[in-house]
Amino acid sequence: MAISFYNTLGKTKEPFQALVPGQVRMYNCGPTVYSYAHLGNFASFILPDLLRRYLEYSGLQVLQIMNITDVGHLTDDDQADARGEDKLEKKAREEKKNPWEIARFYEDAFHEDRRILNLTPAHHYPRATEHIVEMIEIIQELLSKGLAYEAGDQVYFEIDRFPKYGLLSGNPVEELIAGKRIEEDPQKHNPLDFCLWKKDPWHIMQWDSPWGRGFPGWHIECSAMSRKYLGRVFDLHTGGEDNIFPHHECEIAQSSGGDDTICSRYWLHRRHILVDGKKMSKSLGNFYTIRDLIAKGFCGAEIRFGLLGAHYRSQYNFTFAGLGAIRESLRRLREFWRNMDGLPSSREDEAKAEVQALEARAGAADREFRAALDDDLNISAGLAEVFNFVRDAYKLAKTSPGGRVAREQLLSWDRVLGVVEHSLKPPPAGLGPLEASGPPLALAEGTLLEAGIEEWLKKRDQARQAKNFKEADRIRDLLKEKGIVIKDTPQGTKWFRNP
RNA sequence: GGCGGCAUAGCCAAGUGGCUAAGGCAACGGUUUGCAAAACCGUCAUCCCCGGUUCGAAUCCGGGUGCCGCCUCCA
Repeated sequence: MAISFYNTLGKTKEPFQALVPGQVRMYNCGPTVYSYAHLGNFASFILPDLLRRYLEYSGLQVLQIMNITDVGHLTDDDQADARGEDKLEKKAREEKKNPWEIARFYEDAFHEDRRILNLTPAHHYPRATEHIVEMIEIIQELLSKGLAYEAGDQVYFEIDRFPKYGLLSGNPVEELIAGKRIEEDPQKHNPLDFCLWKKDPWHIMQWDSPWGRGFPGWHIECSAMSRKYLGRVFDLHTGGEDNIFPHHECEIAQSSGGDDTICSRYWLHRRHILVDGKKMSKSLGNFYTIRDLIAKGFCGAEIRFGLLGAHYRSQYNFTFAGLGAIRESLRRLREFWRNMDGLPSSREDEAKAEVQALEARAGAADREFRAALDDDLNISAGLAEVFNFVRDAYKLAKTSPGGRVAREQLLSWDRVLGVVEHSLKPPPAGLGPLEASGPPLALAEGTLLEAGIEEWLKKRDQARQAKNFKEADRIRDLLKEKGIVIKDTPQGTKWFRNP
């Protein structure tokens, strides 16, 4: 079965072939660290996470690089030009810190949120500010090849030297020029030429360069870092759909180095999400950070499942009602996990037929699961197979050996989904104030038993034996008030911190 | 103005020419349970509208209507 992805470059679904068979090199546009990353940011970061997990599930090796943009893009960038105020500078002024402190603080926050959402860590998170030298090298190369020129206080890329400009976004160059959005700039050879370096000795973050002290243009960092860690041509590049133009268009142009080579063979873009049916944006102020949702009582696994369960090319409409439905469906998987563990024990040889039936069903379901994900990460179809398996496994598994097979299959899929185990684990340590607000996370069975609960259960059991159900129900209600939910099963009474 | 996406049950959502239109949430009836919980069985859509192509269309083509995105900082 071939894996295929929808390639923005070409606007069609294409079979995926790694340049080096079995080894995938992937670059992801990461966060700009001048504030807490919001739900939309993580929607786009979960795309590379799913890609990484699924490619590895398919037996491929993945080298993943996600950049950290810690040099301020400008608040008022105009057609890839360098104007306006630096975002980090603005934030630094607001918080009365220097921009480096701001960047490190929000970079740390990004990693905390990333862990809450159980995103697989990339192999490197290179920072833009630590690759200024590499950026300067590329600009020099472009200048020496006549693909860039110095004019006034800026170095520009000359887009007339790159015929493929506009290929990724589908924007005809003439149309872009005809648009009124480009301000006339007599310094430029072509209105679409974009900034590679800006001389500005007053800028708050500045570096030496052959063109004077200043700062880099806002596309060059990705060219520099992808080339350094992945080489001139690599396999996958991801980002939000807003990156298509101008960011990735410019990146392709400047990375080409004078020939027609396009730095990444596949470009995958995450469609923007909506919140309550409206565009989520900072200017509208209707955005949620991960922290906001945690504070409202949702856990990382639920948020993750919501973002993951929506296909990356569809417009996911985030609502709290929807997240509630996600919570319930995740509960079903979690219950399955628990119920398969609580089956009556049996010897392996006695349960041979049951085990074989489950293995057969699991094998078939996994083939369907893979077929679905192979098709441009069709997660909805993949999840349908997971739930179909859950339903059938409930019918087939009667004893512990069968339950073990069912759990193993769910666990296997969870390597891709990353939600079941994650929702059973207590929150990771070291998260500061976030730790306190991570419900509903289950207690691992058999651990963290609070003093008294076992006694109450014993008491309730005695009451039930004596058919004193009034007393038994009273104890159940009492525990429920404390957030402990009880289930009577043929294997005895079980309790959970959350259902 | 240029480029692009979407419209499937109460809600979310897969399916792009042909088996009974996946799956999840919610709801309802039943089995089970001391009662619950969980589980199980069952019920719940002909696919925005009009026209066309075809033996056959949710799926292709044309025309409507509605919603949304990019082209400007934004994932």
